[in-house]
Amino acid sequence: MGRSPCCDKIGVKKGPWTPEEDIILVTYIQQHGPGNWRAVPAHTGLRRCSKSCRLRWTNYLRPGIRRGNFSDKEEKLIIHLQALLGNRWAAIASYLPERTDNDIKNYWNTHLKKKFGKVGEDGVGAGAVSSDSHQSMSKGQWERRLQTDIHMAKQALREALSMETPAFMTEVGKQPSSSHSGEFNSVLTRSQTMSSSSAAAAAATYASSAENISRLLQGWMRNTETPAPSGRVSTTRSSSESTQLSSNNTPGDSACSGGAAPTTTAANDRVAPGGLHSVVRFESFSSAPPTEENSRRRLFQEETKPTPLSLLLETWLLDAEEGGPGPEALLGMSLDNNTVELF
DNA sequence: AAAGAGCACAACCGCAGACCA
DNA sequence: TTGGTCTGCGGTTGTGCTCTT
Repeated sequence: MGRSPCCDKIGVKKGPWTPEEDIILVTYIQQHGPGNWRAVPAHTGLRRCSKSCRLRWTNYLRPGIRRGNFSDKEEKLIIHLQALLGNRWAAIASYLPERTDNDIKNYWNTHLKKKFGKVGEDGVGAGAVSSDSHQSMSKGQWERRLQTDIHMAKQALREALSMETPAFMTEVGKQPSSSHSGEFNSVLTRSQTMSSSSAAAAAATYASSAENISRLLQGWMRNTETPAPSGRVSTTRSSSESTQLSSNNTPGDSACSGGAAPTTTAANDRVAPGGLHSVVRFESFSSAPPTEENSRRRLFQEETKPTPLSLLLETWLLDAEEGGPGPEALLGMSLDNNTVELF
């Protein structure tokens, strides 16, 4: 069937997002929740494609995102998951709750592909093979293939985790209810339910993300209050500014996991204007009126949708972290009961 | 100091599948 | 069942920044 373009190309702006656009988008999503992206440009007046809005939100503005500085554990996990799953970045991203698929993809392409790219190119990526070819196999064949895949998954993940369990895994593992519900939900859940140090860490992750937007907005507000002589706040924000905003949380963010903005230290001391403050209070999602229930549900649903296989693996991971039945239990699972519905 | 090369990453493009009337 | 719409995903591109010569 023919596809209509997601938006008419006329009058649609491209290129880097300006702080003004970010504010508009964040404000709209804060009020209506993500989803129904088609309506976003129409309702906000943004001259952006709906896809662009969604991408901007999911890859940059969404709370709980950590950017830059992949840790060794994350890198190792990515390498193994890529070998296992192929270039299924969304699936890989589901195991790195604070990372976006785009981020992981970029990291792979720029950092890891040279070192490990041959693995994927040789078609060793088991997941890619299994998912594409199972239809042509008999049930018995692809079940055996699945068994092999699961075995590979076990090995890969065990190897990846043999170094040290990533903090987020441990945290998630302590929160069974949040293990499948995506980062936003898990962040909210954690910030609401966790206690003591782990709660503080989780809250820091969440808060730092909100702070990113807050600082971004604050910086913009300040600049609009006192326009720079160069007229920097224009629809064609300089790329360097864009980069600065985009990378505020990148360098050395190991302590801020989501990134403080070293260049906006002064802004940190500012008290955001009331309305602006509310913009970045994403907790308000949880107290939104019932009419927004669907939007919020969609938000949580779309954040992370692990495949059934990933659910199995995740279950195994979490069980292993808690001293559970161990990886062998995964193989012991009934294919009929659990894995036939994988695809 | 300047120019070119390479790198990093945000954003765009197009396809595929889910959903709905 | 069919066709239109929306969303997710992976590949690719564009551009600014950093490094090297």
